[in-house]
Amino acid sequence: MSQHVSCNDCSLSPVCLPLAVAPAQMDQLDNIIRRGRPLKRGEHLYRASDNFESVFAVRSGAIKTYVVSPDGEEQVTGFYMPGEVLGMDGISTAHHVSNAKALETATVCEIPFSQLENLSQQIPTLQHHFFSLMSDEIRADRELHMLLSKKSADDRVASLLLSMSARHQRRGLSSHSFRLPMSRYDIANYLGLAVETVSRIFTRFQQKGWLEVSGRDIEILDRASLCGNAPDTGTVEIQL
Amino acid sequence: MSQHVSCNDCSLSPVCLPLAVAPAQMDQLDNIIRRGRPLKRGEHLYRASDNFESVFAVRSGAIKTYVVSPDGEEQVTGFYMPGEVLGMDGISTAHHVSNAKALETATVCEIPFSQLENLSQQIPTLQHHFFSLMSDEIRADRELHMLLSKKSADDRVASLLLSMSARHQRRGLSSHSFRLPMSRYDIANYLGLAVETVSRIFTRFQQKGWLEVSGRDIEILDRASLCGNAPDTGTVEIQL
DNA sequence: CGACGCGTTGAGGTGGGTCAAATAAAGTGG
DNA sequence: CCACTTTATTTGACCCACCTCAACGCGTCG
Repeated sequence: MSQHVSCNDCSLSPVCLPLAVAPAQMDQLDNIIRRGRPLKRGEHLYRASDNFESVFAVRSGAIKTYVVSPDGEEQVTGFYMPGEVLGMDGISTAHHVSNAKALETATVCEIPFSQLENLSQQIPTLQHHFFSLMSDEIRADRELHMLLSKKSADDRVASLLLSMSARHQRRGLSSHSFRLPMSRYDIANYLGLAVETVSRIFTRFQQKGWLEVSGRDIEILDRASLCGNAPDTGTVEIQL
Repeated sequence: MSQHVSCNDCSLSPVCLPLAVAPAQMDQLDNIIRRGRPLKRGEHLYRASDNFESVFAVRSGAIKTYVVSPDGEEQVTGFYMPGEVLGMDGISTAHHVSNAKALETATVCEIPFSQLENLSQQIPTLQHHFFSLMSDEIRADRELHMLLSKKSADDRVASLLLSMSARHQRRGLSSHSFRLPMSRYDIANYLGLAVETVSRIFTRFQQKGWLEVSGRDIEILDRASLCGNAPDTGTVEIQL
């Protein structure tokens, strides 16, 4: 079993880290990356208070991140799909500040951060790409800020669906038909809504003929109407 | 008029960029930093769609950042106080994605980003510090996410006050008595509330004896009760 | 089969929004 | 420094989007 797939052979390389590295230097990046065993659904990739040592790129499956407040309530802070990088919020604290849990069977590439920093000293484009990745995350959070503070429940759900659609498309998959990796509970929690509200909105969107919903399987029938709900035109890029 | 204050002489250096740079290399950092003329209240430091060339450290005064959605509504995304760095959300796009506007007369240090990247290649601690800064921003956004998605209006306002208090303290100023640089409108917008709600909460907190409020002047009388409202215990660090 | 997790649906309550209007504060031109 | 406009802030009355509570259907797994 070739758990050691090189970045060169990985179908995600155009949307993942390697896009910042010239072929000649690919081996250097490849050498510091660790490919671990697959995570089973529900397994943790890391937990808050674990030492921060690495960031992770999702290879397959899906991961959710969440924080738990002192009074024990959970806040889902993001969903990470193949080609996306997570764990960057722990850099400044030496320990992770959130938890990361597999939503379904998932494989990840582990990138030891101190080695990545070293490599970034040698490969300026890699340094720049990492700054960009973090910048993207900040920008996505700004979008989310507006979504949570100004938009209706309908807008929030529409926006999430369009985001998932865009991220599928980025990987070369269908943008109109896909399966959500997360539960209604996670969606609601992430968007600051009650589960019941999310469920009702799904049925309403379906009644309006905008979606075909069957459990977690989604088919987008009328993207324009969904966009009308979501603030962002066309290229919704909420990276969450 | 010595608009060119060196980082060495700046009272903010322990909380700003220089903390990551050894004295021997301070000059290199100092040389790439540009000190501009002061901004007047209401003036823009940059606007969305301006080319992204620099990040900025606030030297005095206060700056707010905001985005404007396609349908014209404004979302305040952050408040930046002396010693804090803003503009990092533009790195990946080559243009700024938000607007930055002075809330009161303010001076900033401009740090051309490409030169900062070059310097980071030579000074590993500087590279690390910048990663940390961005990581902090992401972490703060996570906190804000929970605030907006799970917490009551009271909690949100309390949390903002405690955050402002903590940031004053970090600069060696009073943590219990300070002046808010932003309007009620900005607070409400940032926290996803109506102005009226914010105003009512201020009066209510005052009635309970938790605060002394006079316009934008705040005195914190009962921190414990405020913390009880805000989820975060003690060291509230919401960096926003 | 029974139990548990997940999703949906209905009925009813409320935190915080909206609208309206008064008051205070800040700017502006003379 | 004053009258005058504009912009903040506060307060009150009313209402609605979304939450809560409760019940039910449906897989699936021991």
